[in-house]
Amino acid sequence: MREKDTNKKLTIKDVAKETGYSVATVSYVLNRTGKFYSKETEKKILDKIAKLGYYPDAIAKSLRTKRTNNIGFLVPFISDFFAEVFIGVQEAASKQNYSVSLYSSEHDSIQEEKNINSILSNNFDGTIIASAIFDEKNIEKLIRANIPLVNIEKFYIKKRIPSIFLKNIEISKKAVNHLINLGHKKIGFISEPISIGKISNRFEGYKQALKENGLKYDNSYVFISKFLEREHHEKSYQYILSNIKKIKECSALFIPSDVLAISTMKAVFDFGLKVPDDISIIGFDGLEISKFVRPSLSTIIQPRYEMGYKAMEILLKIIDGKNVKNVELQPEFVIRESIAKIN
Amino acid sequence: MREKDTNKKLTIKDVAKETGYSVATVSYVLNRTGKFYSKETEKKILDKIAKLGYYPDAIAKSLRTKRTNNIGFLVPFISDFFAEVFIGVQEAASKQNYSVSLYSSEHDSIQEEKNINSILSNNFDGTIIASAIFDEKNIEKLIRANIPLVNIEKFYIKKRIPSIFLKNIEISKKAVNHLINLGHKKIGFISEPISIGKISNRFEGYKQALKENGLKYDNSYVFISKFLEREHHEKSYQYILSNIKKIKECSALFIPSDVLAISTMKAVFDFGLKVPDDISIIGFDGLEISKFVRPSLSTIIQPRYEMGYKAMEILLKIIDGKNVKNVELQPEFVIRESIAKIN
DNA sequence: TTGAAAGCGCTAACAT
DNA sequence: ATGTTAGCGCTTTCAA
Repeated sequence: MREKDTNKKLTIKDVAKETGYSVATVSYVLNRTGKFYSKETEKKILDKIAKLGYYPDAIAKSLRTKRTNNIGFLVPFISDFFAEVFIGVQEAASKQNYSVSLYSSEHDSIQEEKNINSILSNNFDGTIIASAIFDEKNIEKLIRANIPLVNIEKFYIKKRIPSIFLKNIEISKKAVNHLINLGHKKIGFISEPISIGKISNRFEGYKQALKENGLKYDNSYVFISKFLEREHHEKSYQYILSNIKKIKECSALFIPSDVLAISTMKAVFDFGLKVPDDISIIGFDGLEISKFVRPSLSTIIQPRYEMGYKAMEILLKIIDGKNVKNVELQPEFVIRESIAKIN
Repeated sequence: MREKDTNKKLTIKDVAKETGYSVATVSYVLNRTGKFYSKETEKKILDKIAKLGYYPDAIAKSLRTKRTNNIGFLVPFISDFFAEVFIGVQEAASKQNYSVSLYSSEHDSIQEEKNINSILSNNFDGTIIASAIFDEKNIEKLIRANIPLVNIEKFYIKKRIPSIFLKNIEISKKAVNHLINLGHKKIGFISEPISIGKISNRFEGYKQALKENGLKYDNSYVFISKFLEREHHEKSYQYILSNIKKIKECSALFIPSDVLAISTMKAVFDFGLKVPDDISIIGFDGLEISKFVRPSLSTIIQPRYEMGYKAMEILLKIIDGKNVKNVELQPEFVIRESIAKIN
């Protein structure tokens, strides 16, 4: 055994030569087929592999098998939210010996296209798409390539892609109802443009709650802006401050994003209002931080880990050629310090 | 032109057949060598490729060229902090047509090993390691495989891996000096165990500041615990509360992590202390959120994006066989509402 | 139980 | 300017 031979990568051929067996046999034991070799052979080969520090070349293997055991996870940007979804994806994947590569488009269509091309070229066995803003063309590409796909919280009406949904309407209604029960009548809605992602359903829940309680929908309490688009604290803060005169007419705010809700709390406070005494606020997402701001933020907890885990499970089924159904997950409304009875 | 032929993936052979050229010529124009073909040929082939929707198989290409144009980015867990580092990495990579795959070990040594094996097997052209807690064995594996490596804020004394450093000692000293100048004498230090990552230098800066100002180092003001390990709000919060009696003897706290500092602010507040009136707090990292908690958190801003960007630049140089030096980046101390003169 | 060899899709050396 | 072909490291069929 030489100590130094570091420069050249070992191949299955080297292992064959060293053990005296053929590459075929080495391949068999490598893949633990359990067939075509004796216990003794197995041990000899495995020992040698360990001694040599050989590991198979996944690239060559993929070229041959047409499977990469790699899946892509596509997000519009990286955030605490997607981070936890990713963890769920990764753990489910890991159990079945898949790796997952994270691709973030950073809200940039060029980056997005690069990512899609990379996924395609690298023959991922499947891809999970998390509420990304897609150029429809990119989705088309993926579909045309016939690569197994799962969506998280994204709705393609025309194409049938299996999806993870949340009961957005229902839970939003519940939250707004709670506000109404506390006596609030002027309830604002603040959000990024509703065309993006799943916001439209949350908006729908908001409107339904008003309606069912006989409150009239007032457009001047709805604040929707492109400035609020990317979970960006500073921009959101500025937007809130510059619209504060209208916003402060509301006694409560339903804001379908924790990041945005936290920025709003700060802006409102800096303007001189107290939460919840002067204005109640409900967020959405259930990020860790929502519990540790002051006052702690009432919010709707999305089962982020589970969303990722389930998505991966479904994807694996599709890869195995099984039938799958959409999965609907239940979010949870938690009441904390940021809301109070109207005074 | 048939419309439906979606089921089978096209190869360079198909393009050759369709255009009447050889696979070699197609390959040449595909790789834009600029040589071995006429403008006319180029156009014909490119047009056909677009029409067919052909894209090359990166796997096959890699097997041949021994380059994947893929790099791995290894983190101990996903957080806001690493997210922004990742963005820097990705943007630098993207410019040179590299993709980056994110691997998170989630503080789990089995997951970590899986990740390393995946990186090795997939022949990444290089890997960036962000202050991960590594089983030394895993690092060894990477080094033995001779894969280009760059560290971010991690120190391997024995192995020479090019690194991105921050002036941790200096900036920590500056922050603590500021506290001392405000009249604070009992300054606490709260942190995860210092063996992890770069914390030891921050601790060093803390101690130096005390020493240089003639304050004696008091072990009972130092709170180091495994409970504070994973940027975990809830656990940190609980730890702070259960040590509050000792902690509240301090008039100021230097906490080398924003997440931990924010949890501390909340715990301290819930106990009935006011920040900064009763106790001043300085964090570390400069996360977006630090500006939007109440009171806004004084902190040390790490140039996260730049750290990632630079790391990737260095990695690219190594891949190209160039010489590289370590890069030292300058963090910034920002004073916000969470600190005040002692009263 | 083992081995020989074809072939996955591509690049690049070599021939024309 | 274009074409032929070996071979990257592996799996798997077929033969022994």
